[in-house]
Amino acid sequence: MREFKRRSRVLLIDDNADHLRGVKELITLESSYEVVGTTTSANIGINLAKKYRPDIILMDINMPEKDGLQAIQEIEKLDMGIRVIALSGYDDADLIFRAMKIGAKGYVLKTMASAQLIYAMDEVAAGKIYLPTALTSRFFEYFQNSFKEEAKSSSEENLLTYLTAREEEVLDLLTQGNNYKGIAGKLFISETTVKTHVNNIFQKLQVNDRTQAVLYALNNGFANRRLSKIAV
Amino acid sequence: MREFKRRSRVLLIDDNADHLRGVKELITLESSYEVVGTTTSANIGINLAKKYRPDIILMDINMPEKDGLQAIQEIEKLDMGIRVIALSGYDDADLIFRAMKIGAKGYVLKTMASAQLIYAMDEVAAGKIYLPTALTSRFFEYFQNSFKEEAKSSSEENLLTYLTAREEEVLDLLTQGNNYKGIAGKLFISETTVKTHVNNIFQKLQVNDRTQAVLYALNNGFANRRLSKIAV
DNA sequence: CAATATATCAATCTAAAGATGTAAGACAAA
DNA sequence: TTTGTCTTACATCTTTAGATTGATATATTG
Repeated sequence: MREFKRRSRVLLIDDNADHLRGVKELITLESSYEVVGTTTSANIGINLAKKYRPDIILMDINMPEKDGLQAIQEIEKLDMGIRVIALSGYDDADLIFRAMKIGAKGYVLKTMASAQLIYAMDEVAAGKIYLPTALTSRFFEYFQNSFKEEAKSSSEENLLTYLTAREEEVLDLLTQGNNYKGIAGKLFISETTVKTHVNNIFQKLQVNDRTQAVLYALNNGFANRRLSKIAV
Repeated sequence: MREFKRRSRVLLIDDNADHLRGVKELITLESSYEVVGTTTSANIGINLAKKYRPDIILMDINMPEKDGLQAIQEIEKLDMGIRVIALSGYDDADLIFRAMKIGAKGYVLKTMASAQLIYAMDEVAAGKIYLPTALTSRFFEYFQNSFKEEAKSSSEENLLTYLTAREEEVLDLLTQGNNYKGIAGKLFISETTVKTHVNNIFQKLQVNDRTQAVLYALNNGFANRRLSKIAV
């Protein structure tokens, strides 16, 4: 398979010159990859990416000077279809999560066997997203944890359930920034009726004003635009 | 390894009786697992889970009557440490995402080889979270997509950047549901000063009232409580 | 049928929010 | 030094929001 395809062009970014050399030699041995550039600086790497338009970038994300994650983000913003694989010394769940969140197509530990890196590159070159099994497990633990709080707060007595259908409509319009007049116009009812509904909503949600009502709605899984708490 | 451990107790929930039988036979052949119950009903399954406290539940999530995802959620809420593996006929990214989000420890396609299911059970029984590689790739595509919009909207001109430090403080307190008096008290400044800040914030964010300001802040990555757009 | 919940509307009043203009002191940059 | 920005503050005025009470019509349900 791989033999028939054009060789994938690879750019290496790693502040550790020794490791950089090692990876370069490793990849050069592979017939399906071609190293088009190497650099120990994230900033230079971004410029090389613009210049050479590689298919894949192997990016060390544990660089003391510039943050590798930030570099990935900048490369993703270029929107040039460059696929970045994060290289890291740590199997830290938070790091893995953040790397995948900003668009890394893979995450490989430096301590992993070189065959693992080549496999990841093969998968990513084929358009897939690849994470080693062990890291996937880590990722999901972190991922599920970030939803646990939310699950709890939504399993607590959710005051939103006490709202009538009409009140939900009104609240929905409130969460879009409408005032009384706007809501009345959209629901084809009088402004005073809207006031009645809004006051009933305040009572049921135990809040004092519309801002608090909107915040309650958004933080407790109100249907329209459900937002999940995932810190960056 | 596995031989020395106590057999893991498994509960099977699948509305398809034939498939249920097949999986049961398959698992019964494995020395490390013991089927403690089977049912074609999600509701009965939840009750069996409470009663028998299995280590693992294999849950079909493509049931017409009751939603398997909802059943998983209810089991997770029990917080009994029961590990649920989702069984599905579809490798739909949204389904996979939702299953993992609500706490499934694995997701296996019914069309996959039985060895794959056993492997998933081994991993999950060992405390890990397991997704077949192909499904992991699917999951991440969906996952990264859900953050793309956010990345764009935050790379677009973000009006929040025009706020001064003090204005950010005021906006922060606004996003917590404070009124003028509350903000003035917390910042040790007069209420009229708060009004000035708030009015300036409105001008800069191009909104008409505090609710719209709060919504703008929350939807554009305001630091305090960053919310990400991931629909359930 | 009677009781209850919901949706509609109005009047009235107070409090809060918002718009606008002005201005003084602090501080940093040109 | 001057210029500009930021923070503070006040006065004034208009509008909106919110609380309260009461009333009617319509389903729904026991």
